[in-house]
Amino acid sequence: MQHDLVLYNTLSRKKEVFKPIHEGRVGLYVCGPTVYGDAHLGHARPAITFDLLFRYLTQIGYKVRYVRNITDVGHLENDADEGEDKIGKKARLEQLEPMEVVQFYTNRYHNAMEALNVLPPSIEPHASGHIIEQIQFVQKILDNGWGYVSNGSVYFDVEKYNKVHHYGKLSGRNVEDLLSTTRALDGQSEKKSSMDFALWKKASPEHIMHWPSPWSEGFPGWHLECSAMGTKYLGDEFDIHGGGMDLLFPHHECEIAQSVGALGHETVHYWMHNNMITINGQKMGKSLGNFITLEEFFEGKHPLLTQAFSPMTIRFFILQAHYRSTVDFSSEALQASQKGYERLMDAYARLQRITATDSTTIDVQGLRQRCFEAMDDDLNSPIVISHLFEASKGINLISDGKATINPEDLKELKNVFDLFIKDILGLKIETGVSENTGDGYKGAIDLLLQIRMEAKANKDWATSDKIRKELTALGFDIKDTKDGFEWKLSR
RNA sequence: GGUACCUUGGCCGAGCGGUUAGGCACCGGUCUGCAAAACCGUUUACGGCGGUUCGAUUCCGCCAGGUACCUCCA
Repeated sequence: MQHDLVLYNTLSRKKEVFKPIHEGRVGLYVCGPTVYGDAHLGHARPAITFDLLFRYLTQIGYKVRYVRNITDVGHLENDADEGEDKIGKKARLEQLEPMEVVQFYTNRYHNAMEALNVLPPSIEPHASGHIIEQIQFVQKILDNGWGYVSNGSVYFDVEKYNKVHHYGKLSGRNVEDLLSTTRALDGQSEKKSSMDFALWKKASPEHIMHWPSPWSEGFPGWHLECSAMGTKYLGDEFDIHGGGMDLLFPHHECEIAQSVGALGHETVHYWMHNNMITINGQKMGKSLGNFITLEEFFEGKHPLLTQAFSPMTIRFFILQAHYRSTVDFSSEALQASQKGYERLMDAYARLQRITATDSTTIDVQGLRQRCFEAMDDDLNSPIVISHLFEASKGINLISDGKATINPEDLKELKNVFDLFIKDILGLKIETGVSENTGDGYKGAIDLLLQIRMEAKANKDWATSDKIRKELTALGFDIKDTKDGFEWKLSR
């Protein structure tokens, strides 16, 4: 099947037809978390967005190398390149080795991602494991004359760079505006200009994470790791770099400058940015203190949550909005997503039970193509989902005996549902009973419900209702159908 | 202040120069011992004011409101 995948490139501010550098292969780099705290709903957005991209590229035949880093060093409390390292601060406060902090939150991040059915990347490099590469990267920038050493630290000379290149091309800024709007620092700055950013920072005596370098005992600047690790694993030029919109400036802008400074050319062909999740219309973020961790969602323990929400509900909620739109969180919105998700899953389960007849009276042909067209249009997952809901209506009609489907179309419908729901959208099928649950268990439930059917036939409502009531209390959803029953474990 | 973006019906959320998004909620109906589910039907839309156009929610301008980035943040 031929695909004209179109992706929105932040660099051009337009949708562009995706053309990989190497036929059939894609290099994808995404900014991962700084592991000094639990992942919150905001972290789920890029993870799921780029998981969708990763899955889709794979499904349409590309061999993808997906690199998502772990930032475990160099990310300072406040920029202006002052302040304490985030990991180091956490370690000091909790009296732990920095690497204990890193390991602890990395493990928790992985657990949350697994729950959300986010596939692990091909490579997950740590900044702390690539100090040498980063030092080499700084050296190249210095050799090419785009950086300067000041007091043991190394800074990128933005003004000099901007005389030849456009610093701000990605985020649509220019240096003059930046200069006029950046607040003046207290005179003692080591930097020539407030716009300059750190490539290497000399460690202060109380700083616990530091490494030797040609310039000082210190640590790498935050922006450096992505440039160093991205090019190490994906090459001096690669296809796609993704991340949250809030990283556009300065982080990704600095990455471009660093790449050009070190390599003489840009590295990334397509820049993709997911939008933010908002809460009461305001960005959910650590600094605003209005974030809710993923664990709190899964367990329902947060004042703003009326109930727990399953990982798949969160995933579905995020996929119901386009990745470049903001999506506003509320308990009501999540409840709506949960019900919608259940509806889709119920249809999926019914699809497995449907029997074919000799003719088809619902619209099956074209579904696959419509879904692909939506995905090809800058990953329009909400449209894919709407098509799947349309198809679900047909499935329900068949299940009710109000429509029919022939064997060929049934096979096609099953294939399309599996492909898009499981493989591309990455939704786990939660029918309540996992596929490896023993047949004996299912048989026992079926037997109970058979007995209930017999009681009903005898108008023995007391027995019939007792069975339903007791099973419901155990967490089963019992539904009568026109010629029998269906059940699922709802929690 | 600079830059960019947004404003869709009760809620969430797509989309488009002229034809149904979809989900949730609500209401009515069918089905049902009851319930649930399912299905059918109905009702609320495109911030305001101008302009371009045969025709704009969709393009342009202005206004209002909001958000993001310009400090760490996915």
